[in-house]
Amino acid sequence: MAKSSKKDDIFAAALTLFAQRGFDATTMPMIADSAQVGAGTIYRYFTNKEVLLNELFQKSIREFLDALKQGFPNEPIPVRDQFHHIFRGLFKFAESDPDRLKFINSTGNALHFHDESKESVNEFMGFLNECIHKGQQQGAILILPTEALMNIVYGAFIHLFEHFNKGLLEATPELMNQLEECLWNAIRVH
Amino acid sequence: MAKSSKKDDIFAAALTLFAQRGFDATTMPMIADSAQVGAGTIYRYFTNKEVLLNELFQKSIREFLDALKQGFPNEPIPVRDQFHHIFRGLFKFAESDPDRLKFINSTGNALHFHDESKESVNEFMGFLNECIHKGQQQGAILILPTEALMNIVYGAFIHLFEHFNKGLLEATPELMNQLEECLWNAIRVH
Amino acid sequence: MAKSSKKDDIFAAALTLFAQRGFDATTMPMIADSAQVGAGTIYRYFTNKEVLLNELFQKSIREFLDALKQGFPNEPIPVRDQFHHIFRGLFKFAESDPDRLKFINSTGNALHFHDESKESVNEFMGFLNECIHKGQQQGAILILPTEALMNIVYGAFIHLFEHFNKGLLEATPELMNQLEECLWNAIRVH
Amino acid sequence: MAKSSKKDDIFAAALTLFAQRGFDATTMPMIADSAQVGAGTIYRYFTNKEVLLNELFQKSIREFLDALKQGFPNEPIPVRDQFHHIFRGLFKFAESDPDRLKFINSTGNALHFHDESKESVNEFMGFLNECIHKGQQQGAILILPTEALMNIVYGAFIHLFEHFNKGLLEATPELMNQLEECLWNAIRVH
DNA sequence: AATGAATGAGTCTTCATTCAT
DNA sequence: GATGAATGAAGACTCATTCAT
Repeated sequence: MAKSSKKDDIFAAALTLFAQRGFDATTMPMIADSAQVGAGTIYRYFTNKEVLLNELFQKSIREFLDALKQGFPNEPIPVRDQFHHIFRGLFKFAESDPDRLKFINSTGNALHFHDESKESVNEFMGFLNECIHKGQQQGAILILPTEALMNIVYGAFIHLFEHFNKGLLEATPELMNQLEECLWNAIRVH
Repeated sequence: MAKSSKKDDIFAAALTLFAQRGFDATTMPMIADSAQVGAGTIYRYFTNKEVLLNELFQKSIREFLDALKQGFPNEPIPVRDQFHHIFRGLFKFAESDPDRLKFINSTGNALHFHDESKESVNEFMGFLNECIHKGQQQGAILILPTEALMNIVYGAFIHLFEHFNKGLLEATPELMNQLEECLWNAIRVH
Repeated sequence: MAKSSKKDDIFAAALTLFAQRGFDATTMPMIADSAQVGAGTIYRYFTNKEVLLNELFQKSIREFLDALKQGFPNEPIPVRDQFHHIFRGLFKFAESDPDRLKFINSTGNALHFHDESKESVNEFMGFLNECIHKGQQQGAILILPTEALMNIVYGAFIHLFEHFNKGLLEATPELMNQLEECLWNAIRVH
Repeated sequence: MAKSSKKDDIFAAALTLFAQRGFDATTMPMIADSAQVGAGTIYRYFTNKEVLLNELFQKSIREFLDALKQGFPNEPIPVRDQFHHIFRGLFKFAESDPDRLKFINSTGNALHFHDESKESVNEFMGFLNECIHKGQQQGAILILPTEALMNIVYGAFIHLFEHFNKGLLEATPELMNQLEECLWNAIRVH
């Protein structure tokens, strides 16, 4: 039904290629081929390659943030449950399209980021920081710089998922429960 | 005395540029300029750009491993002390040259890795896995796949250090102690 | 109408330059300028410079062979008349585009020949050998290795034509008749 | 005894490489390696690569001419005997070092020739022309432009010898006699 | 709107030549 | 005199971008 628009095709193709090859090693013709459009067509939707990267990044991280906020309880719930919610949210998003997570976390892209992309990173990180901050206020999470705690959880998660994604380890429900507990133990008050 | 050889100058220049710009966005003239050598000189020491990347990577990760093993007690010591040793080793190495750690963990490079480089990654990860495995045998570390635990610690550390490196947070001795405790809590038996 | 295609323009420019300067002394920008196309355009039609050389060579020698076979009588005619036919064919081809003959006989190219090009040389020489062989069977041509006789005629012709081409001698009809007779005398039975 | 001087070593190495690879495809380091001297040493004897080429060419063609004139009877002998002398001289020279003949006749070199080299070619060709001219005066050789006849003989010979040199045909004494006769028939008065 | 042939600026890499030892 | 490490100018080739169709 939903006829995929050319623009979406380009987004999808670019996402996969940027994730797997990086920005510089991905050529516009590659994207065009993969998206089944002419090379010139990309320029009807994006001013240039860098703009494509930035729009794609902002879209992706926005979707990431939406996915995390999705069904996030506004009402106060135990911090541990919030953490559960976020951890599963991260995982569900990562599973839904591993390339999207990989793309978002590709360090090589930062060189080409416009201010707006940097801002969207801040917004994303701000959300995670805020969650941690609330947990701290409730006395459940250690009183350490929120960004430090956030990077522990996020950094650990990214590396873990990359490992799963390579097929080196299977993300069974049981293992996921255990890993969630590990990360919770890292930041909770003992 | 310590006449820095051209090859070392090239290594140093390439390390910084690869770390900060990535492989593809770094041009050979950039490296030559930064190393204060002619562009052609690089090719006296390295067959091509990719070989330079791989030699640099293998050298860097070998130094990393050496730094971690450096003074690593052969005799059985409490696992917690081993963990302390490794965590401090990671940090000391990272501090000694932040670009070196960033370069080693640049995801974008993998596309250009030769088998030998992949092997050196395995060797490095193997060491960390082994440490975790010993801790498990002593009953101090959770019985989960060692690679999962390793990625938690390593991934968290990398992201943490990157944050420090950006100057967003200061790595005070006290904070480092606390973060070390966090990561230990993530993997220890409770 | 006869819109000369870019590929043909490139072929024509490369032919002249390769003939007059040789493969190595001809740069791709030279070819591009001469063909009035962008340097990158050449690569849309030819994988690289060597492929351009080989395609051009095979095309040229095929045209040469076609020119010689053109109107070549299938029915048995006197060997002397066959010789006449070939000699004039050589000359007509050479005259039609002196660079083409020079290019075909540039010794320097052989270093860069692919197997297919070597094969096309064999095919061409095979035709000339066959002609000589038939003449031998009819008792008109000396019983010597055909390749030796062929090299006499062909080598003499190439040097002769090169001399004409330099403008050092004019190829009058009368002279051509006489030279044809000379070469015939070289290989005929006396 | 005759300690080969560096200069001679360089000449010898360059001769082989220029003959087999051509001027442009031969690098100075190649020549240096082959001559077992340092790359810089070449420049002590030759201003640059082109000068090396020209000096080598002039030396080679002078040797060629000397070889042909060597023992050439000043006194009037039958033209046929003169022809025999020259034909054998060509062959002996070619056999003594096939690369030398190949080098002399490499068409690709002409692009880099200085006037002096062109002059030495003229001198060489002049000698052959003169021989033919004398034969014409004696009524033994056809009255055609001497350069045409010369190119027939010389061009045929070069191609023949190249064929021998490739090992495609063996230059037996008998065959040589026959080929000499062929070429003589090409230019003699019948 | 869509295409893809064409472009040329920019990259990697080679190699003639220099010069400090 | 001899060397070979060092240089940088020049060439092959790629690819982001344009534009005629």
